[in-house]
Amino acid sequence: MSLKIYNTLTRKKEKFIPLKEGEVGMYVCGPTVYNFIHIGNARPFIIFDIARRYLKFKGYKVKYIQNFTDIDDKMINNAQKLNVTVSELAKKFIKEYFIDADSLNIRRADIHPRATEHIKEIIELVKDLEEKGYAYEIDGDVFFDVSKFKSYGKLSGQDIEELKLGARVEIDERKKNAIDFALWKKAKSGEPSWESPWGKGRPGWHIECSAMSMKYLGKTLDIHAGGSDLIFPHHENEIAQSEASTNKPFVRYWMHNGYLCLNNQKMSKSLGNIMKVREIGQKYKGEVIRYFILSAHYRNPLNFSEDQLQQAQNSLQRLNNTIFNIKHQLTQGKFKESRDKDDEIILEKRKESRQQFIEAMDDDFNTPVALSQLFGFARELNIYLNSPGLKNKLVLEESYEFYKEFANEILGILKEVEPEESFELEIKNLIKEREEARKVKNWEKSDQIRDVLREKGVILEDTPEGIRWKKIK
RNA sequence: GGCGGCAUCGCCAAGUGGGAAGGCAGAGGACUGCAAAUCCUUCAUCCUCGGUUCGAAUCCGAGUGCCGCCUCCA
Repeated sequence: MSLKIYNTLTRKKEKFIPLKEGEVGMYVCGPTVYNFIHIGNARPFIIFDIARRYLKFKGYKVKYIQNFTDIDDKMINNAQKLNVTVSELAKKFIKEYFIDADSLNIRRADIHPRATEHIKEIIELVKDLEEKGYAYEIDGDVFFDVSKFKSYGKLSGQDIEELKLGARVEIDERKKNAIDFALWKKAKSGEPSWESPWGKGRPGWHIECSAMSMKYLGKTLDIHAGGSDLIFPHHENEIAQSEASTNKPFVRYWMHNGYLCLNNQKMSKSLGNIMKVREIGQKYKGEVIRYFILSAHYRNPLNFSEDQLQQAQNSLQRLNNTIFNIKHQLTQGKFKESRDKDDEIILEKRKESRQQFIEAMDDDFNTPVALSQLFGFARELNIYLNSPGLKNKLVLEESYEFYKEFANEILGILKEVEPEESFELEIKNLIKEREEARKVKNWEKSDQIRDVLREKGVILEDTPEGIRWKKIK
């Protein structure tokens, strides 16, 4: 079985073959740190976090890079508005980004490079492009000459001539072609700037990704990922800059996720129809948000609504119940040695679900189908767990392992429950009290205790093997 | 104007030539002192029209509706 990835460049699913056997270099376009991230920003971070985890599962050694854009117009404008320096603004929102990312179980990249910490590499690259004749300077600004790069438009399927006609860009009359883009921008007064061969200035937007990705991953990356809105012009321009400089393919597999919409419109800061991760997090756990994101294939559009989150929460609850129930049986401490037909069925079913989960993920990270395997196995397992008699320990452990590996390690949608000693003691005492009441069929008292515990966020479940309790929220 | 995407049960969502997955919600039932959890049963011929085919949600053509990129945007 082999992994297939949809490549935007070829518009086909392709077998994934990294440049170096067993190793993957992956770069994901990160946030511009001028504000809190919204759920639409979070989609690629979650999706590609999972792609990365899955690649690791497949045995690849993955080097994962996600940048922070910490210098551009939005940074400058927002810093002015808030009356802080650009660097202070960046510092704050990088911190906020990590708070949000952590809440969503998004693992840290191996490196989180920042544009302002790679000015030297950026200048080198621009200089190289200028020397090779792909770039030209006009009065402190440096532009990329698109007409010199023959395959411009190959990623987005755009034709240079059409682009020129349709250019909505403010035409800078000094540029050779309307669609030439800035590699280096001359400093305006009051803006942060760096010394360069062209005078004081700052990098253009596209150049940082080329410079930083190649610095950490080499001239050819295995995977470069981001939202579909980056295909043009951002990634198109990255290809032009990088390949013009190195004369080597810049990226083997381009991955782009579909938009997250609100009321069927793309969620974006400029439209103002955004839901910040921080806001949603007040009401829903990160695992729920992740589940919601995974419920659709990453390339399809996904519409955000509170109703959807509620559905995600309910769905996830079902999985959590099953996992909780396995754990409960495991802590009972009594098992049978033998393995009969029912045990074998579970082990067989586990094997099947495992295989199908992998098949789904191999098919361009088809998480909705992968999720369905978690549910399919849960049904079989619930039947087993509810059947009378002792259970086989190995079967329970293997089943638990299945969810730990797939739901937790790869998808990251499992909730970690941390015990609180004092709280548990109080609960245990109440449960004991209720058991006494139940023995003498004092239903009134036992129901009352159950209600009290519910108030405290504890659900009691009477099972043939004894009381099972769990915390909610 | 150029390029691209989407339309499948009340809601969400897979499936791209031969069984319409899965989840949520709903209905009925079982289990339970009552619950909870769980299980069982039930719940769609796939936007429209035409075509290709023994056979199409899936391919082709026309149409309708929605969305995106071409300007900052994940």
